[in-house]
Amino acid sequence: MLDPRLLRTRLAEVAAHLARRGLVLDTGRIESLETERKGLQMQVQALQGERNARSKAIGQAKASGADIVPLLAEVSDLGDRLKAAEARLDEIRQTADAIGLSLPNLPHASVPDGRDERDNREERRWGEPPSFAFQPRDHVELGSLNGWMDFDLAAKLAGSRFVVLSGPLAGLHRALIQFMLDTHTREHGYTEVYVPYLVNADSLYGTGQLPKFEQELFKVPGERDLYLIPTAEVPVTNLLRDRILAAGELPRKWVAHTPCFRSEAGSYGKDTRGMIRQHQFEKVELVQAVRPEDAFQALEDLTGHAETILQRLGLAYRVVTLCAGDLGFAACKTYDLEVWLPGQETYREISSCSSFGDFQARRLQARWRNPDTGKPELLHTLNGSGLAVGRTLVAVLENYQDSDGRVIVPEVLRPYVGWQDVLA
RNA sequence: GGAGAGGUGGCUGAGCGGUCGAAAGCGGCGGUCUUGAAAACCGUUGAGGAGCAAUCCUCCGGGGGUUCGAAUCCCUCCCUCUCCGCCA
Repeated sequence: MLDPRLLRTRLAEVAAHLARRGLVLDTGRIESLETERKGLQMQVQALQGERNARSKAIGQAKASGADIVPLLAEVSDLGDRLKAAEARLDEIRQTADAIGLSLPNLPHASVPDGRDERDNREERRWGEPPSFAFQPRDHVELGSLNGWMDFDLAAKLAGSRFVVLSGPLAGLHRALIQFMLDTHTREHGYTEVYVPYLVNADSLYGTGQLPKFEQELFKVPGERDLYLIPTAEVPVTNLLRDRILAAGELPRKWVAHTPCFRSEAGSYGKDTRGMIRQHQFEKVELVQAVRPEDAFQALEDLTGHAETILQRLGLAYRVVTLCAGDLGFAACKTYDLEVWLPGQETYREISSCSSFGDFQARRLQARWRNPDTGKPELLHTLNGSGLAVGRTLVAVLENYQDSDGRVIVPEVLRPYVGWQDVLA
């Protein structure tokens, strides 16, 4: 959520920033709502004040034994007037809140202009895409050739966009998770957390998935109405909800491995082959909560932590800054890491590292006590994949294949798979 | 699934329908004392909003109701805890 004060006092500026996302703000409507709100609120507060004063007087009169009947007559219609004014104010508030919740975050000044992924800015490349003396297979071929990956079987169990992994590949998948968690906890200072995979609506409002993106979630119907998490970002960031942290507790750095569930409602026909876009996938997620002044550096650090995994695995990748038009709803700045996939002969997203400013913190009421002011102030939150496990598995298969369709195990993973050098 | 208890400020925890944004303790901050620290003592300390300001308004799990007036009474929903049953 944007700072409501910004919307009131610097509406034109906000509109200009949002225009970079390709969003046209109806400033006239917002201004007239605001004018109406202000008038009504002052009216309501005046009536409330009058009610309080008169009620207090009645209490005092009663205590001193005076006759309160005439006093009661004076306030006879006050309640009704107040109730009517409150109802109108409530209506305006709801409309204004709905608009507020629907507005995305403002892009950071360092974010390039642009409409979609074609306008993203490449920052750097790491590693060389491997060259093969043969026609490299994609992960689907490699998986089925070895009998490790079965989409038909998964379709029987659950439908499209699921997979069954078996044997050494299932083991490698697990090894990747372990390797990522170990690296982030031992070397990058993150605390591992295990969290619920089902969350309530409040949590999804907090991180910005609701109310706008309900169609991308799997809802579990029942008396409780829970949702399967689309990313660990939701439960982990919500650890901060309605809390005031002491300055000494910052920065908080959490890492969590969870499955992620996405309906992929808007992507029919996109990436239908293989494991790239699934309804269920594993991800190791990095989440940080920092002081506002540290957020910019924290994004660089967090992105670096994700990059470390790719580097240790020896996978070529590039880093791109998302342009304003491609930015996610809650983010003010995002770096995507894209790994080289020989099967597609292209770089594909494997991690997305974002800074949210105080956008999520405001919805979450996630605060810290600033020792300089003594006041609770909003935190800044960040998160990034470190990494998407399914896509990392794809990358390892395709980059480490030989001409016979065998797969070499990257060295850093060997301790996790019984020291095999070839997957078998 | 059955029975019961409870949700109050950063935390613990009091609170007859009226002067209660709320006792007390802890914690925090400031001070006295001390070479310094601890202890002790004194003072101070909830959050959000409107307004240039004086000041005013809202908030005691959420929502609704009764009342001139609700933390306190009623309804409803949510959550937590304890015991019994079942169970990975």
